Parts: sequence; C-alpha cells; structure tokens
Amino acid sequence: MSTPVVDPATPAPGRTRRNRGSEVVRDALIDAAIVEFAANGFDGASTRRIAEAAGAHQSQIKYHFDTKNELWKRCLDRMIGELEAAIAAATDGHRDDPRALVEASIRGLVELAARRPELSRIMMHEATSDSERLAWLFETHTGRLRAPLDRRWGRLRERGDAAPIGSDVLYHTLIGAASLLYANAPEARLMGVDPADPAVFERHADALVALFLGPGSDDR
Amino acid sequence: MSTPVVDPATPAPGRTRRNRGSEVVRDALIDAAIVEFAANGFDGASTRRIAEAAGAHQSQIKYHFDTKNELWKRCLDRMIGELEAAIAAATDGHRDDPRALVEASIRGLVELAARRPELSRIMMHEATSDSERLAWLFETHTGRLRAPLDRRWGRLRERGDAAPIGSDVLYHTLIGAASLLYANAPEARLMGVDPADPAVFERHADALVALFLGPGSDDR
DNA sequence: AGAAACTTATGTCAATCGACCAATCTTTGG
DNA sequence: CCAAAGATTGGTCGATTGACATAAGTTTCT
Repeated sequence: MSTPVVDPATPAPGRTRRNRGSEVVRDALIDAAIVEFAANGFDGASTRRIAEAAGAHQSQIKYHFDTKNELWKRCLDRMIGELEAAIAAATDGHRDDPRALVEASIRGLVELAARRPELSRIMMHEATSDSERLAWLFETHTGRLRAPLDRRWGRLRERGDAAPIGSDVLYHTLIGAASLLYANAPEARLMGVDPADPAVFERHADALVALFLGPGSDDR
Repeated sequence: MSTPVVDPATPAPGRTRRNRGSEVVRDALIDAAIVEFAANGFDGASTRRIAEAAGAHQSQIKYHFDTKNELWKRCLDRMIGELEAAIAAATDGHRDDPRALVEASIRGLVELAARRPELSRIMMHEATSDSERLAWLFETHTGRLRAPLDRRWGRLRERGDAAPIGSDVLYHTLIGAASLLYANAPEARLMGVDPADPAVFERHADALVALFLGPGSDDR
C-alpha cells in the first residue's frame, strides 16, 4: 500500500542489501503504526511492536521520527489525506448540484470509514480526553475538514432539502452513524453482520443518504 | 452516586474507623474504575490509579474482585443496568404505541449516552478488536439488549413508519449517531459545541427521532 | 474476653514501556 | 579509493505495570 516504488535515490537493485532507504522504512513504519495505534490507542501502542511489524528495529523510529508523538502525527497526516482524497473523488463532477454534492460527501465518508477503519478508531481514542494530540488534530485537520460540510449542509437546509439537524450536532451524528459499524466490526460480526461484505456497505451507505437527505427530491 | 448508605452491616458510626465495609469499598472502586477504564481502555487502565481515586489500596482490588478483568466486568454490569433502567423508564407507559415506544427508546438511549459517556467509550474501546472481554460482553449483555430494539423496529417498518434501514445496520448506525457526540465531548467542545448543555442534548435527541422516525405520523 | 472472619496495608516479582547512547554497517560524493 | 553522510543495530536507563504473598489491623459472634 502507498507508493511501493521509491522515486528518490532508487538505490540500485543490489542483492541482499540492508538499507532500504528512508522513504521505504518510513512508509513501512507508518503503515504498521496505524494498525498498532488503532488497536491499542496511543499509550497502549508499543514502539517495539510497531518496529517488529515493519521489519525494523525500535531505534529506527527515533531515527526517522524522533519520537512516538511525531510518528503518530505522520500516521494521521496520511490517513486524513486519504479521507480528503476519498471525498474529493466522490464529489468530483458534482460542483453544481448541492444535494448531489452532500450525497457524494456522505458516500465518500462511508467508503473511507469502511476501507480505513483505523482512522475512526484512532479518532475515537483521541477525542475522548483533552490532550495535546487532540488539540493538534483540531488545529491541523479536523477544523478544516468540518468547514465545507457545514457550508454545504447549510445551503441544503435553506432549500428544505435536508433533515432537521443543526450543523452543531450534525458532525458527530453523521460521523458516528457512518463509522461505528466499521470501527466496531468485531462486535458487528458477533451480531451476524459482516461489515466487509460489499452488500452490507451498500445498504449502509444508502441508508445514511436516505436518513440525512430524505427519499430524494428530483433525481432517482 | 449509587447507594450512599449501606444496608448490610451498617458498621456503627465509630470515629475514625478504617474498614468501610465491603459494599462501600466495592462501589467506590467500581466508580473509579469506570472513569479509568473509559479514559485509558482496559490495558491502559492502572489498578493503582483506580485504587487511589477510590481512596483504597491496590491490593483491595485483588481482595474484592480478585482480578482486573473481574473488576471490569462488574463495571459493565453496573453501567448496562443503568442503560436498561434509562430505557425502561423512558418507554414506561408506551406499551401499546409502537412508534412512541421506539421514540422513547431512542430518547432513553441518548439520555444515558449523555449522562454516562463512559459506557460508550468503553464499548468503543472493546468492540474494536476481538477479545475475551468482547465475547463476554456479547453473551452477557449486548446480544440481549439488541433483541427488543430489533423487534420494535421490524414492526415499525412493516407499517412504513420508519426510515429505510435494515435491522442489521440499524444498531451501529443508531448507537453511533446517539453516542459519539458525548463520547467525543472534548472534540465537540473544540468545535464550539458543549454536549453538557441541555439545549444541545434536546436538539440532538429531537434530531435523532426525526432522522429515524420521520416528521411524525399522527402525534405531534 | 477471646476466637474466628473480614478487611486493609506493605513490599516484592518479572515483564514491559519510551527514550536514549554509542558502535557498526551501508551508501553516496568527491 | 576514501571520507562523509545516511541508516541500522544492540544495549541500557528509570519508571510503571498486574499479580501475589505475607502480615497486621478491625469487626463480629459466641
């Protein structure tokens, strides 16, 4: 996942070389850290386990990221980037129709929640207590992400085309409804629901659109 | 919170007695543990911090609960009991009207999510990965709780009186929409929303009812 | 009063944690 | 070809973890 081939350096395909190059190791460490942070939270995550899963040594985390905190930030930079890309891809070509724009945003959100449940899990870990990391998250990413959704939702409500939800509670209501099924996938599986099933995903996304945007005004 | 006065033993109001009686210490430890488990997850919770917050020593956890795992179970027994009580109180007197019954269930759910955000937080911690605790949770509580909601929702959908959501994804959608605002209260506060504000709670509960049950068929 | 049951306090145990230092190895650039 | 820079490795540090054994204190019952 993420760029498998490195552009800079491309350090010659030597046989059994030890040095994999900075970018490769950084990517591998971030990939492993995302899983570890999502599973155990920040404090519960072990830098030794992260390094082992990435095929590296613990000291390499200090070398490439200096600290556990910095590694965590780079993990969130990557995942938030993926979220923005998913929403951008979904809303592409719907610049004119406000309703289609919001519908696409919802579907993009659900799509990433299903594909990257780690983001929801990490957010749920961090947003529960006031911490330096939560403040960083808000300043750097969360605040910026909320703005366009707010704008679009406001326009839609003026047209009477959306559910009666104030923009203050909209954010957590929508995110919660969209992500808990995937964040809590093991629990869902115990209940006989498989969140990895594309059919489940489809019904879930459709349900959310119907929930927040109603049965549809003109299209469909 | 919870019975401040103990019925059994009532060990005479002696001056500075050390022994507080089994029930009192157990209650204090459970109260403190709920907060600690919600804030740090199971592995991240420290039995020493729990004991200190309860004005007791770590060894007393072993004495009264034997193990950290058992203490955790007693915490969830208590909170699930509170949840059932909240829903039972809300649905009381609505045995005949299916729509009013579901509406009351939703309001009861939101009410407890707001009053006891620790339950949502702990559930989000545990439901994220397959563990012995999650299995116990499902067998002992979660499975039982889902049944009546499923039944009532099914009846409502047959009457065409509910949003088009299958009962498989309903559970996590509703719980997520109801609890994330309070579970992630610190994040909400950064966004300028105070989940402790009764007005916010009212608007949130109303929004959820409108979302899942529509604008109302006959009443209101 | 005295024994038995109940409750609390003290201290120890191996295991694990993040951070850090110093030595070694690999690759690059002159 | 060799030195400098980049990257990896091994080991150590104090601090913290849950569980446990043991001893001391308190309450209750006879």
